Amino acid sequence: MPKTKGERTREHIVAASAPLFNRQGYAATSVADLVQATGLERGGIYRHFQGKDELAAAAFDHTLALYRHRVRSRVEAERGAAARLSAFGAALASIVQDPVVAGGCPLLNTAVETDDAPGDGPRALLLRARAGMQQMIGYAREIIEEGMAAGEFRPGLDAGEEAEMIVATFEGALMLTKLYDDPRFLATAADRLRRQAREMSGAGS
Amino acid sequence: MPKTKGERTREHIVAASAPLFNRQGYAATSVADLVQATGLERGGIYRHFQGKDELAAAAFDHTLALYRHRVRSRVEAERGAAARLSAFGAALASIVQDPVVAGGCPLLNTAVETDDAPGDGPRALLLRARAGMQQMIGYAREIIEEGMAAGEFRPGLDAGEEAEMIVATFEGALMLTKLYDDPRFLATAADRLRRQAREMSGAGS
Amino acid sequence: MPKTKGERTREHIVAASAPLFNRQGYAATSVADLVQATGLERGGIYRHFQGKDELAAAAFDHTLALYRHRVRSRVEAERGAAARLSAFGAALASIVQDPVVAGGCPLLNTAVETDDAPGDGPRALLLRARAGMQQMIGYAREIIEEGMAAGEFRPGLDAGEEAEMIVATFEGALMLTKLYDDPRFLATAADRLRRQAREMSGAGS
Amino acid sequence: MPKTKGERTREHIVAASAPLFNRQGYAATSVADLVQATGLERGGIYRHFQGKDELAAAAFDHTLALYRHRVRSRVEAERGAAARLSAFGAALASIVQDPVVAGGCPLLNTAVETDDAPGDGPRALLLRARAGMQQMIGYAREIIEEGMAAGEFRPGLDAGEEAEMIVATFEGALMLTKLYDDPRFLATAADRLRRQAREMSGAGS
DNA sequence: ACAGGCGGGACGCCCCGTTGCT
DNA sequence: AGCAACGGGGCGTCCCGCCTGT
Repeated sequence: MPKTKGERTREHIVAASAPLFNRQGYAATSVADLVQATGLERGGIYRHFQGKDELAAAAFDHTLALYRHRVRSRVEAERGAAARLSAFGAALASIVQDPVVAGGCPLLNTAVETDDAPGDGPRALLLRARAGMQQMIGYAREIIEEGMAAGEFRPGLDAGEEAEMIVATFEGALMLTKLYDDPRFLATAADRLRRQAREMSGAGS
Repeated sequence: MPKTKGERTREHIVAASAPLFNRQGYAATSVADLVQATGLERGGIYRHFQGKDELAAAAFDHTLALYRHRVRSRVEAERGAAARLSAFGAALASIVQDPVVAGGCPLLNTAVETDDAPGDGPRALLLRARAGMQQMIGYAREIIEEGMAAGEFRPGLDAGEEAEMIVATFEGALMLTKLYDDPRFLATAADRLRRQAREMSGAGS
Repeated sequence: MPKTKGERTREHIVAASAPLFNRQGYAATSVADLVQATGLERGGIYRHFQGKDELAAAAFDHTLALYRHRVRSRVEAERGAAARLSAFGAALASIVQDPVVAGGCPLLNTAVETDDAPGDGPRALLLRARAGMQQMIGYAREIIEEGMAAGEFRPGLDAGEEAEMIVATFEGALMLTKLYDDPRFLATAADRLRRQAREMSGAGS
Repeated sequence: MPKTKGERTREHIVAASAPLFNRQGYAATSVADLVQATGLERGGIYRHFQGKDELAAAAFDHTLALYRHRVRSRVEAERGAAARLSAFGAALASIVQDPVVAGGCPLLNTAVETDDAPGDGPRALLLRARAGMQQMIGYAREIIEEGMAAGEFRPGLDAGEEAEMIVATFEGALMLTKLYDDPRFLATAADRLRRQAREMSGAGS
């Protein structure tokens, strides 16, 4: 059963909107911008989405899905917890030089924009960002836990806390990288995670 | 020499505006919000500032100065590099529970909002954020370098890189703390910095 | 050879649409109006006409043909140029009180709507209105010329100019009649034409 | 007391809108057209007018006032009823070649568009057109009545009816002129009115 | 011939940042 | 310094004409 025309149009709108929302933020992206980016007119857009809120949520989901796929595919190409954890960091670092969607990490962008914003639209995005971040941290934790279960990582690590701090460091490094337009910060974070993964393995032997 | 009435009004406007800009962001704060927060009328505000851009810049400077003072005063109350570095982290962690200005770290907020925004106002804020971040990282680097010079920290540390990653982790942890409205992340980051400072001292001996 | 079902449906659509277009104008008549008036659905209409333009043209032709038949049949019932010219005026005057198609004279309506309108649809209607008006004026001119040829009207009349001014007066009177919703103006025009026809006959003798 | 900025802007909007409404009609003129014609944005226009209806009414009044001034000034330059009546016709004929506002006679255009249109906006325009037409016919009647009172025109004329038919003929001639883009019809109408005025004077002697 | 989906685009409300007047 | 007026422009609703699947 092929996709209907409407479904394809809807996906086109989402794909074209995602970079705008991710770069400029929810509030700063006007539906006039979306009109230009999609090639459709207002009526064409509003047929597929109830309003900017709904479209922003779909665009966020789209960006996050691509982002997640980037990370998962790189991690799953590796064997061994240390290699996988390194790949996790390398994948996060890659999204500035080789972005899945322009504008960097949607979790960072959305969290900072919506944490103090009023209204239903921002609130819905905040909840999505929470869930997405949960997955991201949880994925890192799983890698560490599997490494511990396999005896590759030394026992006694607080996998959850390690995962949280790894993600925090990468998000902060991404912020610095974008602030200075200098990829050095993300590269350093990735290097350090590689070293840390080695330490988590080797220190026990 | 006493301040003129005009100067005091200007400072009042800045102080009242700063939390709004820091919480809601530059674009999302309307001059109607500022009217309400200051108690003045539009004309009163525009007498002191050419426009929203100029006021936003002044508010950013104000917030950053308070923030810097918070960090410096806590660090300078301590003796010894490890204690000072721990105090640096504790100071950063304190700004959520005991904020200098509502809304968290102005560097994070401003960097994320303005990194992809067009226009002169956002651009001016971005430059200010870069300079402010430079100072923040530089301050951490100085603490580490002084610790190395004093023989308290082991030699061979890359003080600049350490400083960058410390700041990155705290900014990321601040983001998580705001995303989940849970201070745990910042507390963890502060704990780990304390441990790291100890390792930088003792590990060599 | 009987008409096919499709032909009869097409004629039904035209007949039902004609009053709408003639009353409301080309642009102001929506397809939804036509759906309601015909009892058919959108798809049913579009099977018989490529688009609104084509249907509007057919409706114009339909209205004009009925209009022309009204005039011709009344004129041809009379003998003598004066009587025929009077009948011509009376026929024009009759279309408000006893309309062939609701909305008055399609030539007036269409000419005024389309004379400054852009686009292919309006343009096509304008050309049709020109041709229809040509016939109308030409018909009046023929009556006068035949009266002159028969010696009933005095020689030397500029039949073309007379015809043009007669038609102009009736169209203007029709406009006034519709503006004020008062048939007086058309009645006056018809009276005067009757008198004028008498003068054209008798004044020369 | 000088005009305020707002008053001047309002007049600018009206002056720029009037030709659009007069040429294209009320319904066919979009506020996007008005945005382009005025150089203002939607918000700027809607500050000065409650809606398109109100602006259309103001534009109609503007066009009609210019039109009336054209006729009055030409008539009042003449002495004697015959000369004035001729000038009245010449003024009406002039508005195609030397238009006061593009699009021809607002009374004709408005009457034809609004006579069968639903809604409050068209209705308000219709009422304005009625009042304007009343004035136009009344003005012609006054010229004739003054000619009779002065003994210049033969007594016994039905001034009201003469005025109505004169105006009807000119409106019809204007329609033909625009339909064929040929000024001949209006020129003929003006010629004939000149001759008629002479007959009304001389016939009695 | 139907039914409804599709994309176009006009409209007007509302609030924004700014600029005169007092 | 107060206050209203100004022009900019975002947003969402509505309905339009058309097309597609059956």
